[in-house]
Amino acid sequence: MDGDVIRHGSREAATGPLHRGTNQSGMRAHNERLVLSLVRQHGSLAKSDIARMTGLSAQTVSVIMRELEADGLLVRQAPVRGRIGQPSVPMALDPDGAFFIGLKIGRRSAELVLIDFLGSVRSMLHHSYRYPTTGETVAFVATGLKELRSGLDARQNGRIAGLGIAMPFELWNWIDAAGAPREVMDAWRHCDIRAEIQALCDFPVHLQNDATSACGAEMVFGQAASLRDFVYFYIGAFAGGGIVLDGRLYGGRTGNAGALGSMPVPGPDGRPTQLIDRASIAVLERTLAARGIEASHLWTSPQDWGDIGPELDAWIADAADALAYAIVAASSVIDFEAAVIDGWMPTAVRRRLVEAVAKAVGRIDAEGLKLPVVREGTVGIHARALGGASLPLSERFLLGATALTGATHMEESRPS
Amino acid sequence: MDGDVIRHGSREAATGPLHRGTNQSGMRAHNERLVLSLVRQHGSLAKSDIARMTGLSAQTVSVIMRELEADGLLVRQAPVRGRIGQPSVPMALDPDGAFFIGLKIGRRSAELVLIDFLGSVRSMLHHSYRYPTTGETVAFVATGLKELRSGLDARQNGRIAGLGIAMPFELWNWIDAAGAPREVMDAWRHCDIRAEIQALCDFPVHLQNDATSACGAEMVFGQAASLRDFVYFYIGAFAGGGIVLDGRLYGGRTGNAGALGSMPVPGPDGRPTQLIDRASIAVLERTLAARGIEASHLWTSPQDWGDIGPELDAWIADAADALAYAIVAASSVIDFEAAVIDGWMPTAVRRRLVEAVAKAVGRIDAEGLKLPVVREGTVGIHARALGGASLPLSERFLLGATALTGATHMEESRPS
DNA sequence: TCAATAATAAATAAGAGTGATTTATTTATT
DNA sequence: AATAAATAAATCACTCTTATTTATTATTGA
Repeated sequence: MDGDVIRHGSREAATGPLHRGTNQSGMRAHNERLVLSLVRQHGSLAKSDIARMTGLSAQTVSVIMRELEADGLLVRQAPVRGRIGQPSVPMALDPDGAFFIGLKIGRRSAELVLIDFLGSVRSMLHHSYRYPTTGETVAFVATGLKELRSGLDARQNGRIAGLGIAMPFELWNWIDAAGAPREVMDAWRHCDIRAEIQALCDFPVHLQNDATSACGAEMVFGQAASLRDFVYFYIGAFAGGGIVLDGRLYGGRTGNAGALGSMPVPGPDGRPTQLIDRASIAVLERTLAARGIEASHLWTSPQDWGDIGPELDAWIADAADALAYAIVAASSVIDFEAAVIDGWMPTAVRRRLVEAVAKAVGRIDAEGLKLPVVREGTVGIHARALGGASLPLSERFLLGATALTGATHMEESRPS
Repeated sequence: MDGDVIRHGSREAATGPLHRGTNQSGMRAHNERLVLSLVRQHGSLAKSDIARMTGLSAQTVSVIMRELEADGLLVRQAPVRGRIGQPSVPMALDPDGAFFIGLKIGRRSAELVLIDFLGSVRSMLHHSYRYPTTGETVAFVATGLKELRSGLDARQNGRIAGLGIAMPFELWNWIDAAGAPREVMDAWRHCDIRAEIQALCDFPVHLQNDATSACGAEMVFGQAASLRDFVYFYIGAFAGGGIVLDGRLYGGRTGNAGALGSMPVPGPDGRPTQLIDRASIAVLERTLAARGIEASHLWTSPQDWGDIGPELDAWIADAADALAYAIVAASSVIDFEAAVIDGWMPTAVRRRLVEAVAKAVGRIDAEGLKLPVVREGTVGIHARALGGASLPLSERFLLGATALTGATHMEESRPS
């Protein structure tokens, strides 16, 4: 039918906070998402592969995938010959199948990113400030959206599936630390930023914790896709985290799951402190500032910090100890398969940090636990913005999705 | 049709470790479990209530509930008059709808319990020992099963839906601490106790971590049913825990989620130790033994410890501090709604402990977190055995169930 | 070596079966 | 008369089963 338009909105009222019954359209929706999730995970799959993997009949898979192809979400690739029997026709995601926009609102800058159905970045915009304000942010999004959309043709524009905002939990509680006036802080507290941005868009707008979003990006676009569950740390100006359970991003009832920055860890004097006070880039900046070293390039040049010297070594050592402790504590709550660490830092620093964490984990008493492997993140500095964009992607097209994440978006009723 | 027999076995091969498609029978199964879960949670509900709550059509609910009634799982109660319109007929769980057996294997004793569909204990058997052995345990179950079943008539006997074993994770790693010979330890390591007991039963046998099981009992039978998620501590000879997420018991990929006894907490000298070293009854026993006080009644008389004196006060204070710390750490991983504490102790001690924990939580820096309320468990000392029995109940009749818990049971193919 | 045939696997059309929904009706109450 | 619960009958959507078509490789026999 009309493969040129993506319809927004939920299939049902979805009012119930708890338990919903299932019907046929729910069943079909589930199976469609399952197919898309598997194709995304494996790059491309033939209908017969999907049938084997899902336990669905070949005919059912045939019907579903033909429809997804007609909808412009899947494209058939060159038949694979060389095996007995009719050659199989692998099907892959159509990069132009859908587009998603991610917005990261951070302490020093905002980012707006447009990605395609494969997660490739089509364009990206930056906006720097000393501290974020609601008005400026909305204005940035308004002009930014126009610019992003101008790079898409009419068909592509019609296939934007949503926008996701990645923003720190209760931004207003730390904004003053950035030297912002009190009014600015209060403006954030009382502003429904999601609604403001929703007013600029004809597609659904979602909002989620920034570190949880980064975790979502790692799950959907990163190499962590093969992991069933992992705990994720994003080390930015502050430290935050995310949780993936059974292939689903778990945002938590209040949207504050994975608040790993607030994890109590032993402090320098033996008394407990919070992870954020030992493993955040703000700590490194403060150390450098105390030595009289100008450190603004930590924020402006995350790909290359240049030569920092012994302060960096000390920071890595201390942050790694704290992270290791947090990983063990988290593993006693959930038996994670892996701990993934990423952040606003050069990849070389990230690698050193992860190596140090892996060593430090081994020094902690973990009797009775099966410790997760410690891994580097694979998405990198833009994980939060990409994670924002991954929100509508997960919500619409992937299994499990963000039903439990506390993510919110505006409901529309389906046309017809 | 045949409402006198409970059929065991899964609807499909269920081989796939990851992603399965859904079909109509899966849809119906889901909706049936949903109905049973809601009725259990609310005591009794009319068909029209269920329709409103689930979003299913009245007709669908009518069909499903009539079938559940014919299957002997639901019973209709007295019509409710006094409101406009036809009186509604509430339906409740039939106590004789199904029976479940729970087996707890502990450090000093085993328990076997038979419960009905409502969770009421129909009979209970104890077996004490200095340390558990595989042979003695199987023999206890063999004779115990006969005894339990002899109290049921033929129809009831046919409606036993399963047996759940609640046993410490890797029992053999701490059995020697109980003074057991090495052979006994190795026997547990190499024995598939689930299979041994399965051989005695014509219904499925499940196995799960004992503290996770206790948590399941609290979720299914306790007053925590209204909570969407909580973290649970069971303070026995050792300390363990369980996790409930979105109404589901989360056992974890390896079955070791909620290993809260291994949570690192600050030790007396400031250096980290494990929760189990501060908040377990073994610690209290050791303290008493060091004072020359005979303390075996801690194990044998959990309803009443008599007068212990200042050692108990000190233990409560220290255990509460450690538990508070663990609760805050757990809350930075998952934004739990509540922390529930239960254990092998008199209710008066439990109350004092919980009060002390609630106070201690307030003394910990928890910026950036929304702390859970601290609550007493409502199931009590037999939570582990009851939790074992709750396993087949959840598995067969409740939503979400234990698909993620690492619980295992034998598959049978459905007849015809 | 080359054609003919067998075996295998992918894909799908047609029809059957299942379960939820819609619509209309009955019943019991205020 | 209005309202609400309950359900029968008809309809609709989706998956499953069965049978068929198609494309390929493997095997056989001259």
